[in-house]
Amino acid sequence: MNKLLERSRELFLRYGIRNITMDKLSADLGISKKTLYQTIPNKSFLIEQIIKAFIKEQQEEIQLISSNTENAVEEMYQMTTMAIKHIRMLPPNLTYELQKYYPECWSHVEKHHKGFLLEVIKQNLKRGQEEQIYREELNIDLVSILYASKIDVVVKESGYQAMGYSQEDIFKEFILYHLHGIASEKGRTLIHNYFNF
Amino acid sequence: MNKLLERSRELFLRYGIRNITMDKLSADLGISKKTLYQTIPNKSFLIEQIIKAFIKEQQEEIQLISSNTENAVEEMYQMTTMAIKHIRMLPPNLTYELQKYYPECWSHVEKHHKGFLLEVIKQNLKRGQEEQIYREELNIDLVSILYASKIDVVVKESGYQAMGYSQEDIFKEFILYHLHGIASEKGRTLIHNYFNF
DNA sequence: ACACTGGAAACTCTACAAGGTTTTAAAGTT
DNA sequence: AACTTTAAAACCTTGTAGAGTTTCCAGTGT
Repeated sequence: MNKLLERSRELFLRYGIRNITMDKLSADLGISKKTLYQTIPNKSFLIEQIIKAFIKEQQEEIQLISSNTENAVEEMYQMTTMAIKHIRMLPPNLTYELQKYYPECWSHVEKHHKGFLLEVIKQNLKRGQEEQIYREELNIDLVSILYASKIDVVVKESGYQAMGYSQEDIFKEFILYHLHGIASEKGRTLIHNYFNF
Repeated sequence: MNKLLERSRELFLRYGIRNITMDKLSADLGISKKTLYQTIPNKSFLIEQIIKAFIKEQQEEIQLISSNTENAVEEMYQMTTMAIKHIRMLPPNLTYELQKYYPECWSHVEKHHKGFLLEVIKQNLKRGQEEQIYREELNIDLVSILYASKIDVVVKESGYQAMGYSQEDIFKEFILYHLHGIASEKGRTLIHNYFNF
């Protein structure tokens, strides 16, 4: 079962969900389709499990970053690095297929982005204010909502033209823009320390 | 028509061939399907054109490299760099889809690899021998065939497990292995100059 | 000899996309 | 204003691929 999740994730990532049929998957795993369907009820379920595991991993990683960083800007930097890593992992054809053929799963991912990540950003804003590296006047709730509303432009690519910029470029630009928007004088110098891409 | 080729290539690369339906394509281009089908007879034809253009670009790039390098090892190095760039461009889901749904096109690509690239390798071997940086005893025809037979292991990934190595890793390893296999003493030092990945 | 397990392969059924066709609507043209 | 052209948008048909199921069979244990 664990092996199944791991391997199928790998294959889906590499070749896309549609391209990996249940026949292929079972063949690859060296088991029959029958046995495969004794382990899981259907394909969607499998996808769901993979997504859930994926999200969980991200959450754990985020928790780890929160507790192991010196200040809010570094936290944000680490988060960005992590996020880029994750974006790299999810090729656009996959996100497309998820949206189209497994919308329930996709909404799960979106909920994750909107919910958990929103919370993370809020925490980061609070932390930054306490450390006096973010502007003290800023309204945490408002800014975090603005942030969250923009993040899925980055993820979704809003249509699919992006004028030749990679998702990664967009994300970097976005995060720097965000940080400059919220940093105090003291914070700005920190930004340059961490983000010299 | 040119616009069509460019844009569809882009979309196919990003989302996979199967995911971009003719409806979507025409919608994206802002034309009707009818008009689209006045420009091209069918989808396969479109794919073919894209592949042909793609191969042509590669050929031109190769010609350029041949004439603008100082010695055979540098030529090989440049070629490798180029090849990696091209490999990066073709995600595995695409090559998979080509093999499965457009085998004629794929065989075209294979012919390119086996034919034109074989020729290029031969030239490179000859050049290297003349420059005395490849071992003079080696049998050009034989080695080039061996090379060609291995290259599609790299491209095809022979099944699709590869023990966690990326296509790129495999390719680098392969090319270094190849070069060490054919270099003379003098050549070996050159290899280290160029390939310090 | 008989049950149990899981593999291979055949089978069903549905959904989706390719490739056309028809309808609508807007632009030029006389 | 009536007429023609053109293309977009909606609709239709057909083939096919793949999810999920079932059948049959071989190996293993009792």
